[in-house]
Amino acid sequence: MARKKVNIRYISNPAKRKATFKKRKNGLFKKVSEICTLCAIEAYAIIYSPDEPAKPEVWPSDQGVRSVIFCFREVSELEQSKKTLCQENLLLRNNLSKAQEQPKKLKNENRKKEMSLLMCQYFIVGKNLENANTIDLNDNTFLTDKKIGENENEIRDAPSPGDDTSY
Amino acid sequence: MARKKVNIRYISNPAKRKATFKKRKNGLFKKVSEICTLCAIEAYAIIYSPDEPAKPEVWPSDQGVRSVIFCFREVSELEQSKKTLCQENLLLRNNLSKAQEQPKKLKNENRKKEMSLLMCQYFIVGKNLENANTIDLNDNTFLTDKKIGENENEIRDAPSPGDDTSY
DNA sequence: AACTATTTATAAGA
DNA sequence: TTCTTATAAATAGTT
Repeated sequence: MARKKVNIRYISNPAKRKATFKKRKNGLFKKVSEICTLCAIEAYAIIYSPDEPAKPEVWPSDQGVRSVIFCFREVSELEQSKKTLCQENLLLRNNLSKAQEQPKKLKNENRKKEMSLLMCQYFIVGKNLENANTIDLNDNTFLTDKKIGENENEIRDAPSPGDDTSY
Repeated sequence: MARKKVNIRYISNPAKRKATFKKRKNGLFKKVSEICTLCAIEAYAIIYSPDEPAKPEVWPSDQGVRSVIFCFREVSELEQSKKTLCQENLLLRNNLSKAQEQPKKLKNENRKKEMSLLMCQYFIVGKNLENANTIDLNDNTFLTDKKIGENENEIRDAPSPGDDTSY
């Protein structure tokens, strides 16, 4: 903007371009600092030099502020990973609630079978034991495993008819 | 910078300050866009207006880039929420694998009880039915519910001894 | 918001 | 590269 009017378009001459970049970068940072002082506001400028595309030059330049300003990739990566995590989270919640539903059904099944088994055993003991001594009760208790003893608690805790603990 | 040289210090007159802010903000954004075009680089400017301290004005202003530039709080919030999500996901994974373990045990229990019940029933039918006609077989099937029919498949599918489907 | 006197930024040259 | 300087651009105060 001096000696000659320049059109605002890419400067193909590398030396010219570099010179212009340096001058205008300084001018820009000066303007940023001026508006900050004049108006008591916060303002930042980030410039990606053509030479160092990984390390943007920023204003203000102190270390504290440097970490404040993030380049596009960092932020968008962060956002992307957050999105992914959210979706994953949703999926995990779904799977968890499904997985938590299953045991309820299975426990209920278990309880029903337990009841049937108990009644079968009582029937065998009450009606059959006296007539046929060939039945090995120990074998029968082996079949039912120790689970019956354990599950009695579950059955009592379940909303079953009556609080009678003597059956 | 015209009509009178101004010292770069806070403008205490609110009207003057606001006017200067508006003019210089536009000038600054223009400069940013110019250096971008002239040197084919990326550059951003962020200005926190005194009126809207929560919403910084940025250049470039299109929506895509707007989200690119984050103030410190936004980035740290994003990072924080990412951390939280990671921990939450870890917890969900743990709970899920625990919840997925439970059904295996319950299914195994079911299978054992099923076997016991079947053997009990066969015993009753085989040894007892002919002597005592007082037993109501329908009652017994009521007790065992339809689950036996359903669970036969599970038992067959389980690694049980033999593929005999005729029991 | 528009004007314009003046300052400031800067393109080209040394 | 840095310095110089003619000129373009920005803008402070005014309308």
